[in-house]
Amino acid sequence: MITRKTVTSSVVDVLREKIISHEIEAGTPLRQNALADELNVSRIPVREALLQLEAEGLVEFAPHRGAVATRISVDEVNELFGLRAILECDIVGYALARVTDDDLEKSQLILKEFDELLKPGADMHAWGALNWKFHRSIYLPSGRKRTLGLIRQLHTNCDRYLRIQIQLVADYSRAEEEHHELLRLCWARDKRGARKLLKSHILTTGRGLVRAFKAVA
Amino acid sequence: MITRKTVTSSVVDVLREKIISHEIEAGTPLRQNALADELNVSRIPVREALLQLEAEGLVEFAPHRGAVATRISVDEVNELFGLRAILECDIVGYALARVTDDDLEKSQLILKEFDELLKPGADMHAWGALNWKFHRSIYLPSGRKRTLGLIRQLHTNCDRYLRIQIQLVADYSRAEEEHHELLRLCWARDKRGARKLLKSHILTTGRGLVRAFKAVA
DNA sequence: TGGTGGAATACTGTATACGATTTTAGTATA
DNA sequence: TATACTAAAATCGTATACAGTATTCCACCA
Repeated sequence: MITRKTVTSSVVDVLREKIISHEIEAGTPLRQNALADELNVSRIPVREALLQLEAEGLVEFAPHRGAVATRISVDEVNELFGLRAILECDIVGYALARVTDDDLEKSQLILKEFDELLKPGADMHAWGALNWKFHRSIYLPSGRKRTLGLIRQLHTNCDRYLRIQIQLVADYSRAEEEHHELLRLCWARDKRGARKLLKSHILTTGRGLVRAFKAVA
Repeated sequence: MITRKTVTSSVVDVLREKIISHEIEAGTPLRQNALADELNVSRIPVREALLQLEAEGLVEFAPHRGAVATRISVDEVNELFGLRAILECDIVGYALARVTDDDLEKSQLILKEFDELLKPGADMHAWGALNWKFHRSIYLPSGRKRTLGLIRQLHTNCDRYLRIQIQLVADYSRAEEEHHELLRLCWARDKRGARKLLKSHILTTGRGLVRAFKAVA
């Protein structure tokens, strides 16, 4: 199935990536004309893209003053990871009640991709996307679309700040190990264990990020 | 402080109200031209409004096929109220840790407005908005903006379905009593009690709605 | 010097216009 | 009759153009 891409959706992807990767720094005003010229499109798709990114929490609009890449506080980082912990622990319970072996095979394959990524010399650029892909694959069997949507948003927002911190192989490999452990618990349909691991998996990462944040400031 | 309203934001408000009130029924395709003519604006603000409503979960876009007012399933209603219970129970804990007497006075005033509303002959139209205003006032002291944003979205989505069910004075007055009780618990800074009440306050309503849904179908 | 008023500028918000895609209706053909 | 194809209509997506609002900068005055 071919998917027709509209210009707007391309612009959304480009801008999201630029913001998450900090090519566009937090606090930067996003001039519609400048972006339009840069991407060789008109201002309309740029505006629409900015609106979508506002919904994702990556930019903020002020009437007649345009959009700005959101600046986030330490408190908000805490909040984001707290929300992830709550929602992901909740959804994983529903997922385990319905998950099939086929589903788990798929998750397993994604972990294989991770292994590739962790080999020396690989760029960590794709890490966030792959991380989301794995978590998503675990939660998908729950069938809870709304929750999944919220979690997706939280992941994009978290990613943005993870990228400035995690350069340490230690962090990646810890996450990697925890992913394998999580999947094991899923095979065992161990709800309680999965929830417990997930909670610490998320909150530990969050705390690490907060520490890094405070160290800089 | 005067707030300048853009055309787009007005369109958002109008359309949201129409969808929540079921003047626009679920599943209805939303033709941009028709809406633009009806509201005497061009299609641009209509498109932008639809994008925002998509982010709120009230409409869905399909490329080159336009927007449709989302149709929701019983499962999704369950999910929405479940999410509300989780998130609102979480945030109320943080709120109680910081709430001042002044904050609580404000909430008290909102409950007064409720009393007015419940007098015979009042239109129940404003109920959903006021309900949100009260809940919001309770959570606001938490300072957790992100969580509050998510909860706000959930409320708009729930409202939409509450309106087709709650015509019974009994439901309103039960909610009203529970609001008073919740506020009492807040004055007492009783986190555990507040959480417990809130959970049943939300889930009971959700279950009632699901019953009504199933009765119709 | 410091502050006020007011054009000039830059940018956003909205309308109009055009091009692309999908849907619909009708016709021809098996 | 059913299906495949084609042309027309409807609708969406995007570019361009104009209008409205905020910001900047400079002259003017206390």
